[in-house]
Amino acid sequence: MRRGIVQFRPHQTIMRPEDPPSIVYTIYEGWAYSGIVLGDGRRQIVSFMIPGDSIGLLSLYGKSPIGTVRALTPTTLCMFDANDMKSQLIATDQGREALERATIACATEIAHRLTDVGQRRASGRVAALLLALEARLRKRGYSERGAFEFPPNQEHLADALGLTPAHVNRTLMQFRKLGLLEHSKGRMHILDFSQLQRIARED
Amino acid sequence: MRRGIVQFRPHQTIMRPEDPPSIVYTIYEGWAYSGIVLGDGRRQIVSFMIPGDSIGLLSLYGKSPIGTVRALTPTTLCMFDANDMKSQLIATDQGREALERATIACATEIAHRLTDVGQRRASGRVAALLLALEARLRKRGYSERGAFEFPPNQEHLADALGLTPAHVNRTLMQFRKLGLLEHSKGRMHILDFSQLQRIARED
DNA sequence: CGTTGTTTTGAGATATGTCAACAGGGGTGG
DNA sequence: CCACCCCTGTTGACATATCTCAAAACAACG
Repeated sequence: MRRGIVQFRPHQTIMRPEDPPSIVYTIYEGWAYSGIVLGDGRRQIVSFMIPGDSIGLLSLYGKSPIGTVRALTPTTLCMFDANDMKSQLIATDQGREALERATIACATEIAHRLTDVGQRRASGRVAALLLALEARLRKRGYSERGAFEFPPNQEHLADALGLTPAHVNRTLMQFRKLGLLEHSKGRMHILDFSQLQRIARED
Repeated sequence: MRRGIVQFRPHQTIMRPEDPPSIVYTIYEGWAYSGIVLGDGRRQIVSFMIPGDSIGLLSLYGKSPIGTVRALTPTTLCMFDANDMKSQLIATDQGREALERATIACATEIAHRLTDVGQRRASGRVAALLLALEARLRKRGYSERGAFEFPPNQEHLADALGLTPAHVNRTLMQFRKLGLLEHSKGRMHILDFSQLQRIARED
């Protein structure tokens, strides 16, 4: 079933909306992100993908991806043939459920991002995104007591949150001054979870 | 398989996140909407649902709905047992595909809403939402040359778009003055598609 | 005709955007 | 090892889209 291992460098495009839905990847190492690009260059980052996530889940449903998927860091992927993988998965109850779970988790996450962007002010959006990412990373063992690799730069965050890079910066700066987190050189360390949770809830 | 016909009045709750995933509805008549409610009363409307849409698709995957689903108008629903319906659907290729298509269409729509709210200014958001709804309504035969029943009030639109009702009003007002649409008493009439499309694209 | 909910409008406040300059770090080539 | 460059982060002054709050007009409805 596995078709091989592929590597991508930062910024490289892994999958496009116009690609045929013939391939699925699984992230072995590195981060990627999926974004919808508008005609004039604006883009909405719809999701960040971390090791263990699938890229091109929609291929399993015969659909091309919604957005463009690009590598955020040097990335190692396992490559599968969509048809092969699908028949493998739907052969067993476990497989079907795993696929369904992944699809739904993805949709749920997007709905929550929509809620963040639609209803929260800048500080709440940043806090909510960081907490959501930390939770996902922790489940997979990539976060140690709130400290983890965090490759997105402030422009990525801005595009994910519907903010401006400058404003993301001010917001992170403020969090740092309040002692809520440390952040430099691609590492994030969340110091005060409960305070960030409060901000995510109230702002 | 069908368990019965149910009716709901405006504002009534059809399904809650804490409900067990045992039921699926299909809208026979009327509109509903699904929204995520925050602790302090803010809410994000995630999707509007029109006749032909399913409510509680996630029940088929053993999951409770992401948000609260409420009736927007007097609504008539067909009610199904989730397990029965699932076994019916996955029995045939057609059924499986229909289910997958519905699930994916829903997720795709949410991703586009996220893009609207994250990247567009008020006029672009309103235009994009109206056009998306008109397209869905037209496919099902509920829009005649851009004219259709439109039950959401400006507060619903505001909650869907991450805007304030006052601002939705000003935006609609402006569209009307420009002759792009007519809108009163629960009816919408889109007069200038290409201009609205331009606004959706550029704003 | 009151009542209730929605739309419309205004004046003023503010969160966020814009733009531009500067700083720092890390790589690269000389 | 230095000089340079590029990318990202940081900061400031200023602009503005959108919000807030509140009042009034309007419409639907019993």
